[in-house]
Amino acid sequence: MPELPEVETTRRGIEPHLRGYTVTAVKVRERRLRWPIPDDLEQQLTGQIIGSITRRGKYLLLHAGPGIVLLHLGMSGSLRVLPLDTPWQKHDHVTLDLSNGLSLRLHDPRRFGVLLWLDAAPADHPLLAKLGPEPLGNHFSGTHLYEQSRGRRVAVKSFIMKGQVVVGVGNIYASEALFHAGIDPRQPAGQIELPRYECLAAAIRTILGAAIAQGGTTLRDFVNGVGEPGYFRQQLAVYERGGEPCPLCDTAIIRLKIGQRASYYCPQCQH
DNA sequence: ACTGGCTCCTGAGGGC
DNA sequence: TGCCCTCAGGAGCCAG
Repeated sequence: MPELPEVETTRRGIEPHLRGYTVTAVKVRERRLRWPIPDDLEQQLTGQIIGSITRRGKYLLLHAGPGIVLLHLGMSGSLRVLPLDTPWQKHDHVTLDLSNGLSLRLHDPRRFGVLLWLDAAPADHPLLAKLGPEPLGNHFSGTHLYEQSRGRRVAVKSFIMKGQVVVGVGNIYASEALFHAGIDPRQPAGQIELPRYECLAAAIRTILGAAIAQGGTTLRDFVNGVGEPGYFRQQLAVYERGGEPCPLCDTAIIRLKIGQRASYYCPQCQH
């Protein structure tokens, strides 16, 4: 479900309610996520003070005393700050009770999410070590995309969705960014030249930034840390608009599968 | 080293 | 109403 804007929206929503407070209890109802929640989570985390909450790609890192809670929301996960002792809902899996009378709850129907306890440097963790640059940071550029793509035949849409290339670009924003850059999502990544990658990098930054400013995109069930949806959906130009007119030229938007994922583009505007 | 395909899981929606 | 199919904001893992 969530891509970078939704994860960042969640981070911003929950941090003020967590930072500086102590974890008074850890309650786990379901350990079977993508990988099992570690057996010692309760012991490690209880009594720790939450420090900052940071984000790396689509991962959230809750800094808690000597360790870090590593979270990923998968396709259907969400985090909510709730009053203490709010009844469990279906697919609520974990609750962290806090010293301020609130609790943080993880909800994830499909259970593709991740919750791990890290006690070493997070940059060394296998899930984080090979990630590419942050799209809104200083190390991401058209040059980076150009250099990474030389010799590669994979479709450019699949290419920009790879976390080793650039983090945080998921299925919605990949289609949107390619539309704004005027690039056909099926183009082999290695055949695109530098000026077009400069344009694409700029489009990725613009789209992700605008989506964050709108609190992310809610298609079905995304809510931020305090239960509100995101409002970027109405600004999506092509995603889930197969058959509708292109906002630039009125040509019907095409839907097709690229790398098993639904993709949308305008055959007139994107080449 | 790259590539495409499969996989985990639940729920919603459409066709018959 | 029920059954079967497809599809869904991710991404690790595996052969070839």
